[in-house]
Amino acid sequence: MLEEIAPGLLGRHKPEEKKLPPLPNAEPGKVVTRLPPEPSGYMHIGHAMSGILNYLYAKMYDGKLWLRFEDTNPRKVRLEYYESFRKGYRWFGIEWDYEKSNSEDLDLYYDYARELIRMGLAYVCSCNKEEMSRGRFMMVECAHRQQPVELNLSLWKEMLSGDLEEGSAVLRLKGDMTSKNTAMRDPTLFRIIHHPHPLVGDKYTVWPTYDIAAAIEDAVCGITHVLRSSEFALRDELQNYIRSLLGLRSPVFVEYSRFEFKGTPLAKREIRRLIEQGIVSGWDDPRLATVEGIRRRGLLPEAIREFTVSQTGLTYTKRVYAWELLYAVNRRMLDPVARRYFFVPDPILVEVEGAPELRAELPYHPSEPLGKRLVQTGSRFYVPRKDVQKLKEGSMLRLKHLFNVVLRELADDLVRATFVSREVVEGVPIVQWVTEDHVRVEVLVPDVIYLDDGQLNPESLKTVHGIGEKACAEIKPGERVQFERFGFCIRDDASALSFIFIHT
RNA sequence: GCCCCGGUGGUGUAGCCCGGUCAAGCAUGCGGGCCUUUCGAGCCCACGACCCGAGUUCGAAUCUCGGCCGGGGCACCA
Repeated sequence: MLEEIAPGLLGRHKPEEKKLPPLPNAEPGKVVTRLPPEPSGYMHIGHAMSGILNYLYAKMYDGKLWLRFEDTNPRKVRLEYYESFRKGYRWFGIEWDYEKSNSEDLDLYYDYARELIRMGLAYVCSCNKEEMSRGRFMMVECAHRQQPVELNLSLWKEMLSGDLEEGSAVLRLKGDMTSKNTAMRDPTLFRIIHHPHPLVGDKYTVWPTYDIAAAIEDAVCGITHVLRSSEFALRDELQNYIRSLLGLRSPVFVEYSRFEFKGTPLAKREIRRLIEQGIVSGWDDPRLATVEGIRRRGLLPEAIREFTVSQTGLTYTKRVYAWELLYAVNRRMLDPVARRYFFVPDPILVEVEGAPELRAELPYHPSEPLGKRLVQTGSRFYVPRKDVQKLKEGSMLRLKHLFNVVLRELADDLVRATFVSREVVEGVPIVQWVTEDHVRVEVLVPDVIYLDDGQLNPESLKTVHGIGEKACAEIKPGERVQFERFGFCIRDDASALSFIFIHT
């Protein structure tokens, strides 16, 4: 997979695993980690980086990796997202050993629930939401907590029957209503949801909450190390407690802070809003940090991997990454494999008097053996207007790989020049050029969506129109190239010659 | 409001657990130079940080306390 996308890169950038700090209590061959996506939205770079960490640690310790869909809220989960995550993980070169969905295990959860009720550790509560949250806030138990086991068992049965309305009853854990950790204050374990699930349909109406499902699954899957972001920190105590009641083993938790990329939203709701408002085109908009977005944007999965390992610590501080840090890694990987092409933005015609007609051989790369193309030249060339505007009449200019000319006449639409010499003359500015045999090219230039002050960036997506040498037409969709003196770009669309600017 | 957790150059990190070897390493960025038939790459040089205060100590980025700032949590979401 990776070899296909970025041939030759793997060998050169192997040491990534070595740079990860050691995992606590990790025994080689016995480590089991997991990818726990909720299939309720498109995968983004945060899922990816977390997945990379889990994958690399499993690999580093010669362990195993689970892909486990946390799909216990049928109202949020949608079928298309399962595959979106599988595809996304694969794109990053993450291979997992086992796969399951929590929704497969409802009967198992029910068994454990009955067990908890029997032991007098859980009760059916029919308080409404406000009462429950008030009770939690005030640290007071409600009357249902004192119900006898027999009653709880029959109420639980009633819940499972499917006859109860949503919100009328939940199963709660007897935790500690006076705990400082609010998650411990008799949390809800199961609730009633009358909504079809994309995988199991209408079979179940009683669904576990995150904590009970994760507590059981992490144990059942034999997870030894949970690497996750810190918003779950308060759940550790709860999940461990549940497992201790059930006689299950708990994993080691390694938590790190959440992060974001500067000026780029990651939250599902926010992205959805931007799409609805027409500010971005969709989930694959190149300005977004969704997997589809960064793929279109031309960022290499290998670069994200290396970035994750090298620029990411297991820190607790909130991080705001500058995109430049990622670009630097990406550029380093792209530079040796990206062919160079001539693209002239905002072109101006140059007529060169006395120009020799040449069949020029232009190398696709200044130092790597990436081949060359032949270009037949005459006396008419197009060069970037901006480069010519910097010059005065009488100054010299070199058409890269061809010859030097001297500018005679600078008009708005035409530059008249005269051929001077073939050999390189030091100090003469060099520009890229295209002949009359060229193709129209447009380049989308993405930038951050939000400015530093939080306002929308009015120039978050610019379009640069220009012309490219004929060979540009052969660039395959998804291929990354460098337009010389312009920047690295990726061919976006199969039908038009449309590119997306990656970085300089 | 309450409860957790953090604060190292512009940015991301290493170091902090086990105080000295840290007048703080790396990457990126910015500035300058070299090289290069790209404003890319490469090479070299330079710039730039331990949130504040008190305490412990011969000695604190590292330990303690207080403050300030930031993040997270307080769901029948995950």
